Amino acid sequence: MNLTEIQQNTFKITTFNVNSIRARLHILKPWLEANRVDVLCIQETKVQDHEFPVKFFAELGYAIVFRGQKSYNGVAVASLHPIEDVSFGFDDEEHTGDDDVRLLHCTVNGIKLINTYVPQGKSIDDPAYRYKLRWFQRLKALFSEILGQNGLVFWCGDMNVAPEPEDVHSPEKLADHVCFHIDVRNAFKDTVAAGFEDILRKFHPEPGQYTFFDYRMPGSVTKKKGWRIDHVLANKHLARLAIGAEIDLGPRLMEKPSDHTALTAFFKLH
DNA sequence: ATGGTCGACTCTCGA
Repeated sequence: MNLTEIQQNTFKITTFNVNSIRARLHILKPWLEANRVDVLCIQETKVQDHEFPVKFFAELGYAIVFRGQKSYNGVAVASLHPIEDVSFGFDDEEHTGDDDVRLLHCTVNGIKLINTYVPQGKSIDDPAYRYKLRWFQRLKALFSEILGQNGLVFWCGDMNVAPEPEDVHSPEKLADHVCFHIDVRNAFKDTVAAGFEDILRKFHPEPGQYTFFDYRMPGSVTKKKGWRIDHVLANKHLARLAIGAEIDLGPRLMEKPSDHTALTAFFKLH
């Protein structure tokens, strides 16, 4: 199937960690005009709600929901279709305000969408890493409720986990990194096993499918020193309708780039 | 070799 065929009559959902939404409008504008994806899931908006660029999305024809805070974290979903049943964070006993700016749950066109910015974890001996591992268990509990139903479920975002050795540029060197350590890989995979399929891997089994290139590594993109830490996943009912997935390096190559790329899943809904 | 560069916001943190 060629790209033109894929782009016609398909439902497109993209995940993109912007690393400050206000600093990326020069990227989002041409990208949304060119791609017109149905849903854009955004992480690291780094903006308080009263300062969120609502008008920017309205002018592009997108509905928008969001929750953020100053400097850190923040999630948003933009959509060409109405966004329904919006909620933030976990509804569990461990609930904190931090969850609310990391997890956005909503429904678009009958598809349940979960957009997550998973805690990074700092270092494997830091309490933040334990918190990260716990976060995946809490997600699993959330999914056990949702996935018991018969509908379409999509989970995407910056998971801060490269699940397999082929998902990082230097697996031996990165064994103790919080985004590749064996415990976090297992925690992520355990949550995925609750009932999700990795849509990028379904169509791209080859190595080197990186979604993130560190600013601090000079020439990381051209040297292919990346990580696959952003993911698009679907439950079995929705995965059956998937027809492709693509990483767009464009946003990583533009002036004042984000350190993440835009990752899109394509579906033929009917 | 244990760096490097961003963004927000304060002189530092988080990634």
